[in-house]
Amino acid sequence: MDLALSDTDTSSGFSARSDDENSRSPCATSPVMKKRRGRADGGPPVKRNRRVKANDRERNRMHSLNDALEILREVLPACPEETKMTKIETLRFAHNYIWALSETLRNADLEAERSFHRAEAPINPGSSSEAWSCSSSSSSSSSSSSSPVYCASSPGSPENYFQPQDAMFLRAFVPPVY
DNA sequence: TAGGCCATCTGGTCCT
DNA sequence: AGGACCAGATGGCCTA
Repeated sequence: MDLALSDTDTSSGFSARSDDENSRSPCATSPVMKKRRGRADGGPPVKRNRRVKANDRERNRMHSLNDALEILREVLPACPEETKMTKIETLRFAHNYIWALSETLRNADLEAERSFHRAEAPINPGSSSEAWSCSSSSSSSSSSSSSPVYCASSPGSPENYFQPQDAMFLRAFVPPVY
């Protein structure tokens, strides 16, 4: 236990520590000082010790959160660029991806149903797998439930989570890779 | 240089 | 009492 407690210097005033976490966090490229707040003396030793342990737990908690986010990134369709999705992009994209997959399933069901009745009714051309087709703007009308990945305007659709300014916006046009 | 993203610290709150 | 969770604050890094 207390693996990071060795860095109790964390608590010692303004010395921003960090060899430890900076080395493990990909973003922190150099071991520079992180911010420090609160009493410089750290307060009463007992409280201080508790704080240090709480900090350590919080750090681990955030690390595990980031790990989960990383696993999520790996599950999502690969993107051509090597740029790493930001956290918010990852979440939005995941939301869209799930939405699009369920839309694909729904369309497949509809298609199956149509082909079942095909003997009696004329064929209705087009219409399948539109969830992944990103025709520029008309797509909002393609399905009743809502719009494809990038489309704006439809209740319950991902547009609330998916902002065009995100780099993810472009990735949403890429069909899923299995 | 401003803005975005991120890691960390911190104190508060809730739960066991 | 102590841990988990959360949100605010702070400062570093990177890019346009």
